[in-house]
Order: sequence, then structure tokens, then C-alpha cells
Amino acid sequence: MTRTRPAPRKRSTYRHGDLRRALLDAGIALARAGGPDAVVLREATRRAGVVPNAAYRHFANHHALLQAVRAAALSALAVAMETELAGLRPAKRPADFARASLRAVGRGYLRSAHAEPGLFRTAFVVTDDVEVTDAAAMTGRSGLNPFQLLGAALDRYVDAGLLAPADRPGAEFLAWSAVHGLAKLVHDGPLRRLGRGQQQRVSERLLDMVEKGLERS
Amino acid sequence: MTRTRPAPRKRSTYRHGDLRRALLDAGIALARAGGPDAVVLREATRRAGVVPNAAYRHFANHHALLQAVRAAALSALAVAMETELAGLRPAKRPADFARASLRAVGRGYLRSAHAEPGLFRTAFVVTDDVEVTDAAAMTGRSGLNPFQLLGAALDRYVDAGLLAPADRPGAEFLAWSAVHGLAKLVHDGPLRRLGRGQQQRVSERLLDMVEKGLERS
DNA sequence: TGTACATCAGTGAACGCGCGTTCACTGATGTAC
DNA sequence: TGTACATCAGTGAACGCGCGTTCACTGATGTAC
Repeated sequence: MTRTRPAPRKRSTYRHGDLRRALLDAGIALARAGGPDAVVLREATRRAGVVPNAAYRHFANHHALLQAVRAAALSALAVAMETELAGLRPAKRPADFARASLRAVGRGYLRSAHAEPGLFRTAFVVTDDVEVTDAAAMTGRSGLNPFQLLGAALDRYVDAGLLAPADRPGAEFLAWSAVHGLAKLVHDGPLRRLGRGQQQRVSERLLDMVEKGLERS
Repeated sequence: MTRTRPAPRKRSTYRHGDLRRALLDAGIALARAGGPDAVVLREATRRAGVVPNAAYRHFANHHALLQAVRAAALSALAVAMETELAGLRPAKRPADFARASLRAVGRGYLRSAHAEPGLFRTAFVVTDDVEVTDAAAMTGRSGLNPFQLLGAALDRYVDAGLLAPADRPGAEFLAWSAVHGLAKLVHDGPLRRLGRGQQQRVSERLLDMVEKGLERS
């Protein structure tokens, strides 16, 4: 009978491959499951199999970890929007393509918010600091963040003549408000109990409203 | 030299006039200043000048207190909407009045959210329970809650022929999403740093978009 | 009008909990010679 | 190729904090007779 492997991990001191990454991943998993309040430094170290204060080698403090998770959440949002955009088939008329782009962006946003409510809430946790977080960590594959992706879609609106150039500045806020609000109401509010199908139906009606409400009369 | 009043409050045991009300008011003040997370049972008792466990005479637990504060926050929102509606002057054409009603409701919502961000956030704190809170505590002076006030404005849209009856069900969610999203973005997001004037400008543009996007084509 | 007693709002003390954070340390790894 | 040493990632122990909640209590108030 051969000896059963005696303590396969023999080193008494464990040196992590990439503890920063492991802590961040744990933080993301926590946010995914329970939103921003669930991003607890000690729990992240527990999941990484490491003593609590080890985290301080890689993050200045709890806040820094939360901000890193937040950036990752925004990045996930951007990726969802890009995915939706990538599925677009080219349209003959620029106006149709512009409309389809805006819808894709909105649909990606809503889809992501719905699929990952905890992460979505974490992405928009109130933060008082002056954007210390690395802006590059919040982008999708294209290097654009959610706000910029929306902006690009609206630029197409102007190019296609659907939106007056004078109305372009700040137009992001209008479209964004609508989808953001729906996402929030589905999470926190009275739309929580709506079925999946009904939510989808409301989403499409909302995108209709934005489209119609945004175009020049 | 007359004796300086020895311990003006001579009773060793203090009997509160209405501790429940005092705790609720303290909770509201806390929410106002710091949002839902600031609604701390111990702090509320401190402000009421009472020992921590005294709260359990009036609230089953911390959650019950928070829900009561939440109901008060929703009520404040309803009152703000009603105030805006009350300022409406009668219009000749029903369509104009319907539009003005919807704008008033939206404006009241946004104004209240902006004036009382902490309270607003508390009104929409995620809650898992099946609406245990007294529905009557969430209403304004009219007895209607924010959702019902919005619904009434949309009913006028139908009456005025601005909205097809078939499109009426669920229309609340569309209009609500827009203003709710804007309110949220102003709190948490990229619109936080906008000046008061710019926020107002965006608000009006948003209400334009909703109006235009909602009406039957 | 006076006394006996039940009620119940608030007290006092304590609990266990998990958190973020600090400190002095250890021992594996990489580098200089 | 071998040795000496600096670096630094992770350890071990501990801290103070404020929280929600429980327990047995006390004493003022209202009611019954």
C-alpha cells in the first residue's frame, strides 16, 4: 500500500500565482452574487485562500478593491453592448442602421443589467472620489466604455440626419436615462415581479419610445 | 443666591411622548443625510434620547424601521408630485392639460429626487419581502402613491386621445423609467457633476422625449 | 376619593459577530558577485 | 556553478469598532374595586 500523498502542497508558506487577480475575481463573484455591499475584503481573501491582510499587498484598502470590481462591472456592461452591436447586419439606409445601432446598444445594456443585477448595481455604486480608477479598466474590447458606445450610436443618428447636430450634445443622457431607469426599476422596484417575457416586451416598448422621442420632428 | 434648578428633568425613568414617531423621524433624518445604509437602529435611539433596545417596543427589528422610513420616503415623493400638479393652471384643450399633467408629475419626481437624494435612494432600496409595509404610509395627500399619480396622468392621455387605449397598460413603466433613470444618473453616475442649471435643462429635454415618444403616431 | 394591582414603556448590562486595518515576522525567490 | 544577500509576498496575532439583538429588571401610569 503506497503512502497516500502527504500534504500535496508541502510549502508552509503559500506564494500565490497572481493574488491581485484572484482577489479581484473573488470580488467580482461577490458583487455578482450580492451587489456592492457583498464585496467584503476579508471574504475575498478567504476565497483566495489567503490571510486577510495579504490583500494589502495588492490593494491600498477595501475601497480600492471595490473600485476595481466596479471597473470590471462597467467593462462587462460595455462588452454586452458590443456583443449586441456585433450581431447587427448592415442596413441599406443609414437611418435604419443608426436606429438599429441605438437599439442594439440599449438592448445590450438592458440584457446585461438583467442577467447580472449584482454586477450592474456595483457598476453604479455611489463614489465620491475623482475617478481615481483606471479608465481603461472600464472599457470593452473596442476600448470604449458604455457611455462612449452610446455616443457613437448617437453620432450615427446625426450622420443619418435623424438628429439635429445642435441636439447632439447631451443626448446620451436622455437615452441613457430611459434604459438605466428601466434596469433599476426591474431590480429594485415594481417591475421586479414581471415575468421574463413581459420584461422583454416593456424593454422593446421603451426602446420604441426613445427612438421616437429622440428623432427630430 | 437661589439654588440653580437641580436636574430639571427629575424623573429617573423617561417616558417618551411618542417614541415610535421620534424613532421614525430620526430614521428619516438619517436617510435624508446618508441614504438607506445610514438608517441605523442604534443611532435612531441615540437621537431619540433613549436606550438602544427601547426601539424594540415599537419596531420588530431593524428591518421594520427601515421599511417604515422607506414608506415615508415614498410618501414625500408623492407629495412633491402632487404639489407640482396643484400648481397647474387649467388648459382649454384636454390634450394640453394631459401633457401638462404628465410633465408636472415628472417634474415633481425629478425635483424631489434632486432635493432629497438620500431619501430618494431609501425609497428604492431593494426589498425582498412581499410588501409588508402599510400601503397607506406611502401615499401623498390625495391618497395616491407615486405610481398611481403617474397612472392618473396617463389616463388623461388616453382621454385626450393622445394615447391609444391599447397602449395604456404598462405605459407607466415607460415614462417612469425615463425620469427614474435620470434621477439615478444624477445621483450615482456621470451627471453628478452637472450644474443645477444644466440638470434642469436635461430634465426638460427628457420630458420632451417622453412626451413625444409616448404619443400615438 | 382612596387603595391594590396589572400593564407595559423604557433601563442596564451584556452577547457575539464580522468587519477593516496595523504590526512585527518569516521564508521563498531572484540577483550580484 | 556556487554562495551571500536583498527583496517582498504572504503569515500570525491582535486591535477597536459599531452593529443588531436578548435578557431580566424597574417604576410610572391607568384601571378596578
